Amino acid sequence: MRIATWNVNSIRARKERVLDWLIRQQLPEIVCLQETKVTDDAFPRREFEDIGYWVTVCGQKTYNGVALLSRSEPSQVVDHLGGDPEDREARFLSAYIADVHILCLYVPNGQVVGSEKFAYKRTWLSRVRHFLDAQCDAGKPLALCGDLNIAPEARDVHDPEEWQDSVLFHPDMRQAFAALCGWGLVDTFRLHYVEGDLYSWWDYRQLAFPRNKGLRIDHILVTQSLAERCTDVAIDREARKGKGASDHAPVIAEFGAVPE
DNA sequence: ATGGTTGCTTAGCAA
Repeated sequence: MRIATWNVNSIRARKERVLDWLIRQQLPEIVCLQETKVTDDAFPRREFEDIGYWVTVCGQKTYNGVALLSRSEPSQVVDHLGGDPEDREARFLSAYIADVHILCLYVPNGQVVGSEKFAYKRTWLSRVRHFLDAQCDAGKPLALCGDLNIAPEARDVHDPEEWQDSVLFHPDMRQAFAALCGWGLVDTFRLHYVEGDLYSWWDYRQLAFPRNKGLRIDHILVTQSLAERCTDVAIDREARKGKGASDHAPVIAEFGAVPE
């Protein structure tokens, strides 16, 4: 079983690229998408259904938006995080696919440290932790995937000094990431790589990608029972190349069969 | 050097 996550930066602008990638990857079982930037009625669901996916969406006009593609039918779909009835931003999906509880997250960027958006990011992340505590079972297979907009460690940032005051690498956010891990999640990427210079996002500007000035902010975090089955993880830099790419690369993790 | 790029929507915001 493979689980992928990809901030596509508009599903309508990226549709052909995403379809090509899914086919080239031979249709991963579960795919979490972020920043779809489209209302549910305008999501190009047919194209993904045609290649064999169930399509679950939680979108809004212009901003945000998440989607879950799955090779089998999802159940118990939840499309809001809870904890704030006023909050209508489309950033969250929870569902069960086969035996796995999947969470697809688009964590707020936070814009500038100290801003209102930064406070929202902090609150939103604490609501995620509450959702885990109240609605999830750390003893069962669960994968929390998405653009978490946090680089957890210095080795996840091309220039930690330059980024130390940014919302993506701020100590409070790294602490919030640690709080998610403290609930019982493991960063699958770090099961397979210890080195730095491996990133999932590069700014569109200033030739950041060819210079590899990136950050690792897209993650697949799993509970212990899945971590034990995680045989491989990859960030597909190829998908970031060329004209018409998202500013994020997809991350894909592979899991072996359930042990007898 | 305070820039630059992309997408949505149409001049300004968000990332």
